[in-house]
This record gives sequence, structure tokens and C-alpha cells, in this order.
Amino acid sequence: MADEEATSIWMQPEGHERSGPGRRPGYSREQITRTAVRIADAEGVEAATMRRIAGELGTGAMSLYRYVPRRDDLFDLMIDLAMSEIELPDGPSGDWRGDLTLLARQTRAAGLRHPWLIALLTSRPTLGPHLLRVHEFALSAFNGTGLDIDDITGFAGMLNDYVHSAIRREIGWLEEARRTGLDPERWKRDYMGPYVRQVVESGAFPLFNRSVLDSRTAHLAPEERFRHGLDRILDAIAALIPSLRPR
Amino acid sequence: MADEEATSIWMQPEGHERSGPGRRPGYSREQITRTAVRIADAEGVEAATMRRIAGELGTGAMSLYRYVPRRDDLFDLMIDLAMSEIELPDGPSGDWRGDLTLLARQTRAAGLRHPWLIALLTSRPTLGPHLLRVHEFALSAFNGTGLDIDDITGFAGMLNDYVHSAIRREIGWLEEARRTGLDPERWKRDYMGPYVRQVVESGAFPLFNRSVLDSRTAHLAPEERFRHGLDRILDAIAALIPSLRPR
DNA sequence: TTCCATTTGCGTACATGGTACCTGAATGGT
DNA sequence: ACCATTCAGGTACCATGTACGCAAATGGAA
Repeated sequence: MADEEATSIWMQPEGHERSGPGRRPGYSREQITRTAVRIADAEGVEAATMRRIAGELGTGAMSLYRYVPRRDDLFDLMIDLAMSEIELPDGPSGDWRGDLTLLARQTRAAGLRHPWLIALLTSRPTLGPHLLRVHEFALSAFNGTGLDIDDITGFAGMLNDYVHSAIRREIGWLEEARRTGLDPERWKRDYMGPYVRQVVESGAFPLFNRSVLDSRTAHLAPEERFRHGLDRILDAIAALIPSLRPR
Repeated sequence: MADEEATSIWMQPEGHERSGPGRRPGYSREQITRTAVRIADAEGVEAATMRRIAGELGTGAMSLYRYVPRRDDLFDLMIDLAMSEIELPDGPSGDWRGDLTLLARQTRAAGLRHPWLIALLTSRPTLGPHLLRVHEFALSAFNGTGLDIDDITGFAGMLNDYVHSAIRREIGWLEEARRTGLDPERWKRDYMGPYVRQVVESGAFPLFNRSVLDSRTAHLAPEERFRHGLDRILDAIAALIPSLRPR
């Protein structure tokens, strides 16, 4: 065994598929990661403890450390497994708006399937292969619009920011309710509700009040809301790209 | 004592300044929160444990629970204390772009002073009074542009998303380095560096490569980079507001 | 002044988490 | 048949949030 140098998980191969002597590994990174994802989907990341994952696999907690150096690295693996579900064509179609819409919807779907994904993604700087693949596709959609690489990166970031924060809005307080143990309806009514009502009735923040009370989009289906916001971002981008502004 | 109903921290007054019988409180929420913020600024949120905060105040961990129901509520208080440092005029000046630029710079300053702020803010749905004040100012800057409340909310969100993710970019891997215990230079060189180099040299992601290698803005000072991105967002917003597009 | 209901201070204790270390079992080349 | 090598996983340690309970302080009532 080498120095166990501290480095990114993506630089440390699993090590098996070697033919020398020694006991055969009984598990695999992928198997462990899938188990962790399944638990996190159902009960939140905080339920996916080393002991719990190992228990689900019918082994002891310490066995996992033969496959994953630290729990944080397992998070990276979970993120990349979730990102791998984002299905995209090999390259851009030429219709930049269609490509980015597809990307956004796929990302939203993955974010809803794995309610922990966006939170983890936001909390740690990770660059797994599937994240790179998805990112590359986003950048490539802008290729051929005459933008330089800094503008491409900037616009792709703008879109990414929107998608992430829209997903957070959609699942944010649902997750918070689960974390605190209350069912969502009770949480909204008893936990956050009274305070928001007090703030609204105080009249101290009139525009906030209007955004709570007078919103028309608030009553749309979540998917339509997402689409509306997305279209606005894409409009904004289009308005700033000279080669796309033929008016 | 009442039912100890589970509700937002903002609905539970501190309770002191009562004149009945009973021992006088020796501490205060504000004092506790300030201590927590000081520790988190210097050593990260994970260092601001209940025991540590209490120790810093010269008392026992359990004493804090007379002032704060749960550790998560203390996070809400920390967030709002940090947000209170964002200095803004009482109302919009009429120059929407100037107002939003001021807001963005103040937010960036707070985010750099308190490297944990954006992460906490993103990870939990909180609505403290100072956050509401800041949010109301953002909304008010758009008032008078002829937008309806949904568009105002949307554009304010767009700006907010940019500011937050720009701050995250600026401090993101610095914080990660601190978390893992390595000094930043070592982290970049030994931890993430080798992997990024391998990805770049593989040539698998050409546009990612260009964004890493060919970027011109990458060599700007952080503040200028922030300003560039901000201007682009504001341009995008301006392009979509009919009453601001006299061209 | 003397009590006593009330409120704070905080030590003890427990459950839960990551993970270092170590022993024993399995494995395939010599 | 032996042995270096690798995996399985039990035990143990330390850190964390926090429930519980009792002692100390406090001010109004008697």
C-alpha cells in the first residue's frame, strides 16, 4: 500500500481487479454508493451513516473504509451517481435554447428524485466525471454563438444558479420539515406559519407582503413555475448575445 | 412555563426584562450569538459547538439552552446578526442600478467577513428581521419600473443567486481547505490540483479546459471579477425591463 | 424578616456519529 | 505447504447535541 496520500477521491482507483494474492473484495464502491443514495433518498442524508449503510449491506461499519477513505468522499460519489442519471445527447444540437431547456429539466428531475443532491452539490466543491460531462454540455450549448469563453462560463453559471435555486425553493421547506420531524403540513401551519403571518400583519415589509399575497405564479403547478423562471433566464441571456438578437 | 410549542425562534422572545421573582439571567441571546459568530469567523461553524461557546463565556454548555431552544435556532440568530451588518439606506434612491450595486457589495463584504454565512443561508429557510429588511430593499429597488410583483421577485432572485454563488466561488475551496485541515496552498496543489490536471490533460472536456486555461477574467482581482459578473446580471435585467430600454 | 414560588446555572448522563487500531480469515503465488 | 498480502469487522475512543434534575439566586407575600 502506498503513502495514503490525501488527494481527491477521483484520483484513487478502487484497487480491485488486481490478480495478486489476498482476499477478494466482497463489496464495491458502486454498491456502497447505491445503498447510501437509496437511504438518503428515503430518509435524508443524515440517515445515511456509515453504520447504517454497512448494516444495510449486512456488514460492519469499518468495512466501508476499505472502499472509501472518508465519509465526505462518499458524498462526492453519491453526487456523481445522481449526476449520472442526467441524460443528455453527446453534443449540442444547434438549438441552444432547446439544449439548455433539456438540461434544466433533467437537472430538476434529478434534484427532485434526490432531495439531498443540490444541498450537497452546493456545500462542497466537487468535480466528478459526470458533473464535468453535464457542465461540458452546458458550455457546449453556447458554442457557436460568438461568445468568448468567459461569457460562456458566465451565462452557463447564470442558468445553473437559477436551476439550483429553483429546485431548492421547490423542496426547501419540505426537507426542513422532514429534518425537524414534523409532517410538512404541520410544519407550515404551526412552525413557520405564525411568524410569517405576524410579519405580514405588521405591514413592515410591503413588497414582501405583495410577493406573498399578490403573486399569480404562486398558484401555478411547480413544473410550470420552473418553466416560467427558466424562460425568463433564457430571455435574459438571449437579450445579451449579439448574434442572437436579430431585431 | 408554557407548552414549549415548537415554533420559529423569531416568535419566542427572550423572556427576560420581566420583573417577577426568580434568578436574573446572566447572559443574553445577543451575547451568545456574538460569541458563536466570533468563533465561526475564526475557525468555521463546526468549531462553534455548544460546549465551546459556553466555555468561551465561562459557563456550562447546558446554560445556553435557557436562551436558545436548539442549536439550529442559534444558526438562525447568527445569520441574522451577520445580515444586520449590511448597511442600506431606508428606501430606494431612484437609481435602481446604484441601489442594487450597493446591496451586492454590502452582501459580498458580509459574506467574506463571515465565510459561513452563505452556506448557512443556503442550507436553511430562515426569515429573520434583518434578512427581511435586506430583501425588502432589493424588491424596493425595482419598484417604479413598471414590473409586476412576480417579475420583481424573479429579478431580485436572479441578482441574489448571482451574489451568493459569486461569494461561494470566492471562498469555496478556501473553506474546504480549512475544513480538511490543509493550508490552502497545499490543498490546491496536492489535493485538487492533480485531478484537475489529469482532467485537463485527458482533453475529454475541451470547453471546460478553455474555461480553466483561456480565461481572461481569472487573473483579475476578486473584487473586479465580482463587479464584472454583477454588471452582466444588471445588463441582463435591464434588457428585459421595457421601461428601462429606451434604445 | 421569613418564607416560597419561580427562574437561572450547570453537572451528569445518554444516544449517536466518524473513524483509528487490531486481530483473524481468506487467497493465490512460490 | 507455506506465506505475504488483502479484506472483514469488532472494539474502542472521542466529540457532539441535548434531556433531566437539583442547587442557587431572587423578589414578592406573609
